Amino acid sequence: MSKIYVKKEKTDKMQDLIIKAAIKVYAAKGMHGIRIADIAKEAQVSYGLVYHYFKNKEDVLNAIFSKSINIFLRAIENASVQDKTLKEKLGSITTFLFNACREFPEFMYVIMFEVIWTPKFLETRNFVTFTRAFTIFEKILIEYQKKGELKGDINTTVSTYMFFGGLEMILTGIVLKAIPAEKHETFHNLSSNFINQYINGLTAAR
Amino acid sequence: MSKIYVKKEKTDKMQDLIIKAAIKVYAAKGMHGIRIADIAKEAQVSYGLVYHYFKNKEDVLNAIFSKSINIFLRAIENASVQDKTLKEKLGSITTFLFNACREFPEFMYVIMFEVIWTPKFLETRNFVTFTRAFTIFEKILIEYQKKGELKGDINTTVSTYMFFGGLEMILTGIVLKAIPAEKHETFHNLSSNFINQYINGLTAAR
DNA sequence: AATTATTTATTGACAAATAAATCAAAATAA
DNA sequence: TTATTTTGATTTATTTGTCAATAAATAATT
Repeated sequence: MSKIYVKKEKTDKMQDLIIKAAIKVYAAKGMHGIRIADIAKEAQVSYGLVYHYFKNKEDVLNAIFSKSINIFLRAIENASVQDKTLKEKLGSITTFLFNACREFPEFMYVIMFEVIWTPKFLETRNFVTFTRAFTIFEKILIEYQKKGELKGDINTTVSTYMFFGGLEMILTGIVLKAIPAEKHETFHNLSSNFINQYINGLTAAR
Repeated sequence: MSKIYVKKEKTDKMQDLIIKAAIKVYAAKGMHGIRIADIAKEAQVSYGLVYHYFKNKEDVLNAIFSKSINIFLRAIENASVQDKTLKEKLGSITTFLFNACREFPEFMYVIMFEVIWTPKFLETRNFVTFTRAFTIFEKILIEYQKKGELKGDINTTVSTYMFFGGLEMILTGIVLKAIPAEKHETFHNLSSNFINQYINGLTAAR
């Protein structure tokens, strides 16, 4: 292991530490209220150190965005490869996001509330990365539509937006405790309720 | 017309002027970037005048929120009274929001991106007002579920969140031009695609 | 109806507050 | 010994909120 490699590893580690803290602050105060001082405090690190690892505040925000998107993308890409049936594919995406929501609520909060549709975010190249998730998802639908498993008159774009929009709103409701879901069982139920309603609106009656 | 009434009318007019400008700025810069100086400029009014009509910045933001929510609520409450069938009710809510999106994009932008789920917003009593929309909607579903028009195993809470989440995401896509919808016809199609998929996922097969 | 007084609206410069970014010095690691 | 990391006080920048001065509108007085 070269010195340069070790150094990079250390740098990555610190950046990750700071980003994680930043995400917590972000979740608590939102895009508008986030302050470098808070991030430093949350990370138990001095104010100046944040500027050692990031050029400026903008740079920290971008890092938050990138990290969030990548996790999100990977889940969808995996699902599109591994599973066989449509229900399996959509089910595994749903399950992944439901679980993430339970295990890393602050993290999901940032993705859902802030990353997806903030104007700041949309300005950047990141938007392209994000819409990739939509495109991957829509491709799955189109594929199964060709196979005749979806009604022919389904507008796959509308369906794609309905999937992510609906899912986002439910997860949001859970994170905010507007939808009660403490128990593991409840979680599982909500997840399957969602996927059932979504699918049965898509698949042709037999 | 009493003097006091005229004065109030003038005050209301100015407040509305400023709020409208604030909404434009909000749509352009988001919650984080909004500045009193920008609002004053957009309203073509001096900096200090904003403070004559509003106590502080907070007060301006709250006014934006209230105005947005009320329009939103009225649409849903109206639909729940006027229309007969489930499809009619859901259809008129959908149509209203689609039209609003076309006619007052900045306004809808604020509702969709900022008002609904920003932490600032959630702290306030406004959240109660907003979830009222969800409750009214869910009552419609429950009513028709009792009549036997919905499958018995439908979770109406999940369905409610799916409705608003899906709709929000599609409208967002349109506003951001990720979904192309210049023509009136396209708009109408998207709207009916949405409602069809949503309903057919809800109603029992006959 | 004209004049004066009083209230209200409007302005923009300025002070106060807040937060970002810098930087020289200290601590630590190589 | 040298390079890198870490610190936090200081500086710089930005933005809120205040305020005294002016303009306009309304009311009172002659």
